[in-house]
Amino acid sequence: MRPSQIEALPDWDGDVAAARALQQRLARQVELRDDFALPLRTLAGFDVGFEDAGATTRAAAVLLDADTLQPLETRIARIATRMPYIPGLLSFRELPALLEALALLSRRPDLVFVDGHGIAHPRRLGIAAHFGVATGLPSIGVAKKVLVGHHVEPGPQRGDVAALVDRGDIIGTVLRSKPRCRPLVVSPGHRVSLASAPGLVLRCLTHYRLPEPTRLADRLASRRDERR
DNA sequence: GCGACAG
DNA sequence: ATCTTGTCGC
Repeated sequence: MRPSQIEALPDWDGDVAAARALQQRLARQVELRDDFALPLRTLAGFDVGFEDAGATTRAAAVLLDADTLQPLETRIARIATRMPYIPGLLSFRELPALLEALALLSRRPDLVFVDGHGIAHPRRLGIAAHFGVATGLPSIGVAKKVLVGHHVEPGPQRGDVAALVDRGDIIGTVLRSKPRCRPLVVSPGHRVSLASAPGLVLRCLTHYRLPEPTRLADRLASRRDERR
């Protein structure tokens, strides 16, 4: 188990500039070369939802068999919300709960899919990248909307892609995961390359817009009947 | 100054 | 993200 960054997640004190500066430092620790177990045995999906009008943050973690894509384990963590949503600083708000959910899993997955961006972020440290650096785990970000960057419309077929570019950098891939559906924004988080990320997401797709890890976590994180 | 802005 | 039912389309 790789060491986690001791200063990767300080307490929120309202200092936006300080948080951005920390992101720039942490971004340097992101590894964009493929460095995960092959063959992949287990995958995990993570997502966050809110209860009590936002007072409680709920994180869902789902461990899946990498071959069958069947869920092996499901966990939910709840903590008091510590920070408001601020575009670009999402990870500081949601990561605490995600780390709790990860700790509830019986084993560390070979690869993690997080709902949100990896390096497709203003300072190249979206929640999937932050999660990866904080835990040392290989990760990929799967977002439903662009945060930063531009791209042309990908083709209509499942698997069609377009590069997401920001300030001259290719920071992710816009992927049509299902015909007639808005494409997903895929970007590496940590220990995964820009070129490999789309393929890894593709192999997790069945007949839904979202890849199984994220889809299952999404469902758990936002189900009303799961609230209490 | 005017938009854009993950979840 | 969340508040919320039905409804149009494949």
